[in-house]
Amino acid sequence: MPRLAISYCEQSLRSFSVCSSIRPVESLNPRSFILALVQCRHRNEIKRVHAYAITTSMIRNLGVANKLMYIYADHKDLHNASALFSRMDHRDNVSWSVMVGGLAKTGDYLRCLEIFREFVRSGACADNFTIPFVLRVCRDTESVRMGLEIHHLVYKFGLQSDVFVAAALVDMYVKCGFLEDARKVFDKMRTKDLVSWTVMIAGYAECGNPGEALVLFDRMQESGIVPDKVMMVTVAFACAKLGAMHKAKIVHEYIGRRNFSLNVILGTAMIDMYAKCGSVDAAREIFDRMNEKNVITWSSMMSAYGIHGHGRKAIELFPQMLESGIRPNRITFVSILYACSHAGLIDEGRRFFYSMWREYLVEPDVKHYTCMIDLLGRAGRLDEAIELIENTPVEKDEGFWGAFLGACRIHGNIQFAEKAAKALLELCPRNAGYYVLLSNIYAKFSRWEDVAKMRELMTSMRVKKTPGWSWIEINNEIHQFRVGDKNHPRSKEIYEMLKVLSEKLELAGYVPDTNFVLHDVDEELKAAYLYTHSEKLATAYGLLATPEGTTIRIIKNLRVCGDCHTFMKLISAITQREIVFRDANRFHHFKEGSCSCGDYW
DNA sequence: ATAGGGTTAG
Repeated sequence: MPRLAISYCEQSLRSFSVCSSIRPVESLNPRSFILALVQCRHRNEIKRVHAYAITTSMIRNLGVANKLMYIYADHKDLHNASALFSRMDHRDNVSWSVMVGGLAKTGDYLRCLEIFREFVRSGACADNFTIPFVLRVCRDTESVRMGLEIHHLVYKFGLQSDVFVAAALVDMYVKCGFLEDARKVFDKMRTKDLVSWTVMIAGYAECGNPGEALVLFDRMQESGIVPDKVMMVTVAFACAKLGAMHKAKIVHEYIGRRNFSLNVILGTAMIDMYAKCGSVDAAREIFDRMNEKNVITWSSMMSAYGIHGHGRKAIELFPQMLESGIRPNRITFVSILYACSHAGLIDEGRRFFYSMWREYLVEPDVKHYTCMIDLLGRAGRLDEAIELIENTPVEKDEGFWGAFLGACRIHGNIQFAEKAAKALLELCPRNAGYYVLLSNIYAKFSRWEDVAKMRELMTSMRVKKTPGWSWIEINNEIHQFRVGDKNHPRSKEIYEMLKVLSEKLELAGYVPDTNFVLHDVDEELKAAYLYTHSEKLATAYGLLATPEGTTIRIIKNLRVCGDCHTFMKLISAITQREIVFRDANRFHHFKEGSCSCGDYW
């Protein structure tokens, strides 16, 4: 042994006997080694124990070697874990599992799969540990093939009824976006457990069906399973997606009843939940009650203010965050620029944009540029926006051009609108939204031939408009509406209500803004079509089904239509109701005839 | 030796 190594070992021995619980040395056995390893806090300590295990030959004990590998991996020291693994002359399933799991956790997917393949090829039986570990490698659409292969292995080794294996399979399909396959595995599980419910519910919430997520959550509780904190984070996430304020309050109550402490993740999820359900004040209350806040917590709160149009409050948080020792990241700046943009705070936004890189070393990416285009565009500084476009060093994506197109639309600049729209249609010819936007712009200028051309183009490209949906939560039930919807049991009353309202509004001088109707039909028909927009149906139903004076909360999956926006402002005045409306972009608080967005969205 | 959780432009 080289001298250096010997002296290292001696040194290790000395310091080891001082710092570890193993003494006297005579009592050395695998168990005391494992105990010492569990207590290691730093990599150096692990190395010392490692060296000691070598000098005492304890390393030959499989239990000790495996534990050592596990501890290295746990400290993200895959280098030493691998070195140890490759030197082992005898390995069992634990050794392989630890290696596979460690590589998967640190994101070294290629090595992970390599080791796993070697393991299977050696003729060993995969078990309920190796499978969940290796499944971590499959977490996006591209890797689902690998996931399927592993799923076959699960059958081959007869592991399909193991709870851990099944839960990992459900999770794998969810993460790859194959919700139906996830559900199939989930439904086959005989013992279900909390984790598999959580991944399934999270899957629905993530993939655009938060309503189903909440249904599943109720069913889980009916089956007698008691939710834990992680589950409540997932449910809060689903409530946020759905904007279901009533459910949100139930979640909050439940968390209180169970005395769940507001850790940083649960607290942040609740901030986001309340903000997206329409109450920025409730979000702030949670924020103030949290002891531990990290950069995600602060960014969430800024974003909460942003979507509600309180740009200044978002900005106020920034120095407070710095003072508490938290550094901003990319997302913090997206949140704050978004807040500036939606509140018309041009100078402030510009200042953040220029300081983010210089002062905080956060390099602006395309999202930050998009916020700036949006900010300048909304403020009518199209020329400045155009200049920025020319000097944007990052690759422009659809969101970027989308923001610019929106700006052109607001200011009626048809030349640049066409330029932006063409870039968009080239970039994403399958997205119906951009055809519709350009079409709306043509409609605004009464260029009906071009409107028709767009419609033809959409037909020939086989793109369909994303159907608009609005929904409202009444008595813990979600009521959904589409344009012209007549499926609601109280449909008749809803249309009567709309008729009464429209007469009142027209008396007050309201003229339907038919620019927002795509079709080239005569004015009266266009107006009639406008009256059946989903957000108007939901508003009318809200007025019918809730007590006078209460706030109406409505959500739409797309952006609010301009005419509906005017409509709701007036409704808030003549009915003395507050309407909190969430569209795909932000919140609109309608009160006494005006909107918190300042008609600026 | 096992799994599940929060923020982001248009």
